[in-house]
Amino acid sequence: MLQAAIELIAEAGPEGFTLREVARRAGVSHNAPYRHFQDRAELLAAVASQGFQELNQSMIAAADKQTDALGRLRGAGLAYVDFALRRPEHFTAMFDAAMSGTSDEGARAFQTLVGLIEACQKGGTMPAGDPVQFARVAWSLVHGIAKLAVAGRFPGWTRAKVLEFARFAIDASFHGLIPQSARRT
Amino acid sequence: MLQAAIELIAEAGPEGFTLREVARRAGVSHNAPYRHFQDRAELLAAVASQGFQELNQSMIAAADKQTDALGRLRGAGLAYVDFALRRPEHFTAMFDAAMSGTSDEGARAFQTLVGLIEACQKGGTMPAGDPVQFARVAWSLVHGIAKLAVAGRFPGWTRAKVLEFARFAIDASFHGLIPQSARRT
DNA sequence: ACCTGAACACCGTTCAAGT
DNA sequence: ACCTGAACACCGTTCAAGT
Repeated sequence: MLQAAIELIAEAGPEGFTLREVARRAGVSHNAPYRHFQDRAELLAAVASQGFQELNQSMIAAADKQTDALGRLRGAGLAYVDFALRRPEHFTAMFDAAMSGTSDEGARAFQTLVGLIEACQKGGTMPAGDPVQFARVAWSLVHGIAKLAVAGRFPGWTRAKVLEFARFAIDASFHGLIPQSARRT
Repeated sequence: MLQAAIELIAEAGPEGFTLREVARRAGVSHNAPYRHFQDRAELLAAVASQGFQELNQSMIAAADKQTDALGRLRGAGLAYVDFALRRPEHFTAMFDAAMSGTSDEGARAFQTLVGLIEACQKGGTMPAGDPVQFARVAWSLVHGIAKLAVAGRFPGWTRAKVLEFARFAIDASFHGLIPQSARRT
């Protein structure tokens, strides 16, 4: 049932995601889903939770391909954007309001980010301060890139071009947009 | 008709946005909207276009309250986030895939951002390089913050707290996350 | 030209029966 | 316990009539 739901969301997106169609694919009556989930929202939440797991694994795998702390953080960020490009409908469902559930799989993915930030701080490549706050900044940046790309706001861009831009943006946030010559300190 | 649609989206969101309900509010038959718009998507596009106009005006007004180029850019960024918090459903509709229309009001809002970046470059508070690329970075950051906030990913945060975080994130992108001591150059 | 009501093929959700 | 078919109140969209 959950498997059928995951396949459907990949094809139809959250908009075309329909309880009756899920049931049809699972080969059961239009009504059977209610045995496993309370309503449409709960099934979508289960799909989203599975998506967060996959996102988290992708980020960890990408980070593990790098050696230095900063490279690991950048790798995870790129994996975040790449996930959104690979599974745009899934990604959309994961952040479709309504499911601000706290104890979810999304929090785990965020913790991965926090851990990567802390490693940078330990290595001295990121300043002291609340790692959670820094993680939110990093999250916001890659989330914005991912959302804009999925929404078609980078018209005509290939996957490679979006990822190239993401790398540029991440590095810009590392080094700052203001040039040295114009800094007060 | 468009007015009724704008009011409805504010109450129901893109999800609950219904052609029949719009018609009901406008006091016409469920079918009348088809006289003015080809289908549901076209009416939503009109709502989105109006939203981009308002967003653009808010950004310009916020920038004009500041004197220095960097402050103007930051002001516009904060206005972007604030708009999303004030009109979350409207904001969602504006970026609900499908409408990647090129010649739209959204491009104008983006041009406002590009202009603010160019002013920073002229003042020497931002390095030379394609201003469009820098504008995309700035856009991605505030868009990510706005989307995460609207999706309920900052649970329990007040409007003021989100804006405070947005200011922190914008300034971090100005100065860079990597501390001076760890820079190679 | 514009609006109307009926109709069609869909939804999510509920519920009384069936095994 | 689980599944089924019928039913209800909604959709978006189309279309033949009405003024």
